[in-house]
Amino acid sequence: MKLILPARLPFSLASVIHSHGWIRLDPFREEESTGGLAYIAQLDSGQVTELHIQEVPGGVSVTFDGDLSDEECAEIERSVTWMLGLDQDFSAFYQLARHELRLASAEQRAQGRILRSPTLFEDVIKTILTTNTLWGATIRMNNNLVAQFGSPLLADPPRRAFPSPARLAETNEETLRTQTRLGYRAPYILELARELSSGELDLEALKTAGLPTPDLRKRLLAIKGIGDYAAANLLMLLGHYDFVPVDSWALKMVSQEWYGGESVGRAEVEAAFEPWGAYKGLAYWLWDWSQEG
DNA sequence: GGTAGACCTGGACGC
DNA sequence: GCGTCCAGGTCTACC
Repeated sequence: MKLILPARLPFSLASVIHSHGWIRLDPFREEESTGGLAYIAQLDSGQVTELHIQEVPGGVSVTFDGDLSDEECAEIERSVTWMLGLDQDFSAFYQLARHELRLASAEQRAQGRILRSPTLFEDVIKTILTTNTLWGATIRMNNNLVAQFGSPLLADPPRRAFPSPARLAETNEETLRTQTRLGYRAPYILELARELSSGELDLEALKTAGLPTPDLRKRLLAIKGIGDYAAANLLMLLGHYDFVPVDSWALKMVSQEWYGGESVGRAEVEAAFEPWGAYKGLAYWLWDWSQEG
């Protein structure tokens, strides 16, 4: 089956795919032969299907196997629209970026959209897996989670969807620590899965709650394992760019760019992007560090 | 509000 | 092959 979904222009699927490292985490996959993106989705009905997404004039096409119901197709449409931010509008940011050499090509490249998972649950877990570790370990932990707890794709069972909260809630901390190799993150992820599974917490509601950034940030910081960096990262995924996700790389780049290599802290990074106001996180994200200032 | 130390893994390095 | 050190954010206890 095939769906055609429109995107607000300018749009570039390649820009979304390469917006950050999510494309390298299961169940995402880059389809290099087509320049497209594949994602193994588990629908609300339980059906597992692989979505193949390619850019077409004015938007994207989404193809998938199986004879799915209208309801399932509508769910795929909602998910892909969210994942790629098809309806996001960056015109105000582009207007500001035109006056900054380091961001001048953002509009031409249609940058701004950041690849998201269909659920905030998946993005929160992936974000926790990026903290206090190296990228290689993030990939390993995430892929272990998918391989051990994800529902299999019928046509290719070794490949799996991202595990649901309910499936993760059934496991235990010891398994997550020793077999999935999550280390000290195991209790955080288990607690989150159990809170979602029991209905105690409705994470997905945060996508559409329309909360102001400080309130949204407070809700994210209440999740164990989410600190300043992770909250800023998730706020960006939710379309709020008021905070810079300050990690060791940000400290290094700001130190080199504005402080002659002298050691800097979080305050200096925030200060460097302060002029960008509500877009400071996005300005940091898209900043072209390779350009001469 | 700020700070120190613990948390855990895997890669790099020296022996 | 083994032991040690280090990088990477967040949490908790303490001041």
